[in-house]
Amino acid sequence: MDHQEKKQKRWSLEDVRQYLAEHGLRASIYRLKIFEFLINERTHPTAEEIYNRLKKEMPALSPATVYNTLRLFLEKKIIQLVNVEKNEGRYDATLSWHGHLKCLACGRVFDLHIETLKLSGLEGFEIFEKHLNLRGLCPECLKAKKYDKEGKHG
Amino acid sequence: MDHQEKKQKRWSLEDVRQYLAEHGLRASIYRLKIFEFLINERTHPTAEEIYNRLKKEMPALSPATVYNTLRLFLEKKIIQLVNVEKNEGRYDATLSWHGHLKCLACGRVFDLHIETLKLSGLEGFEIFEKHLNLRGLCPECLKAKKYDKEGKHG
DNA sequence: TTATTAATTTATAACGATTACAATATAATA
DNA sequence: TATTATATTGTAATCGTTATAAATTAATAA
Repeated sequence: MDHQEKKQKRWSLEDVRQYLAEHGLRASIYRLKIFEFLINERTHPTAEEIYNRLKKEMPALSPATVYNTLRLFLEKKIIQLVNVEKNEGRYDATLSWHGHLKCLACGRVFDLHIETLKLSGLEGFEIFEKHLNLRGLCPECLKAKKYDKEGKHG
Repeated sequence: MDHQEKKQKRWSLEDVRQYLAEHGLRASIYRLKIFEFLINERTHPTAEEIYNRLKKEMPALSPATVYNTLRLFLEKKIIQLVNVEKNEGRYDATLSWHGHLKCLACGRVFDLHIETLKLSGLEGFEIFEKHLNLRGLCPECLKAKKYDKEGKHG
């Protein structure tokens, strides 16, 4: 089984409620739903994608709330920013060490298992975050020849 | 000697002119100077930093030219985008495989030597670009205690 | 050299993602 | 229930960047 397809336990809203509480956050319905979407769907959505998805079931939701909530989650360090495309913030609630690969044809962002990473020359530095971002084509799009490599640079 | 201090050959303007020509680019003075700045100074500057630096010797330079030229260099794949901070494009004319570390106190971006990187689960994917971005503190700022770790998230 | 054409640069407007702000609504506490 | 704090909203503002059209400069042809 490919790691991308690996099943992870699905979080219930109650799980999310507890997790937010543990991090000192009150669990409003928007916070619950936004975090639940991130942790269960794992599609690394943009703020806009989260907004479009959640307003279907909660029409009163405002884009500002999505942005505010994501910023709050980042500050509390319960989600991470995925910076694999310029001017396109994506968000990931899985904090374990892994990389990201964006398919330049379909736009999807895949999780990536990192076997080993060895750096040198970092004596005296302190590291808070490590991000490994790849860009290329997923097998589907590669087969469908959906992309012209000589096209625009992201 | 630390890798950050390693000396690289300095490019003359004539070197740059030839390099641009090899990549099908006419060598205007702005293109020469922008590329020369990137390749010789290796500070991974933003467009604004390039503009501020070069307008000192070339007062007619416009920000639009800097943006246009950087975009052109990216399209021709003679520079790479360094995406270590959201909403802050930085540029690097060194294309050999290396990582970047941004010091969150002084804002400088350091080059990083990568000994090994082993990934798995990429069967069927095609990879165009790999980016390794770290965030933390450089030795100088660490010693000077210039940063409050509980501060804002980038 | 001059005329013509193409490429580059400029100033400015427009853009898209995000943040700031002030007003309103909701929730917690007294 | 009254009071206070927190969360959410709609909208304006901001920031980095891109688009556009005019002006400048360079290359080529006459």
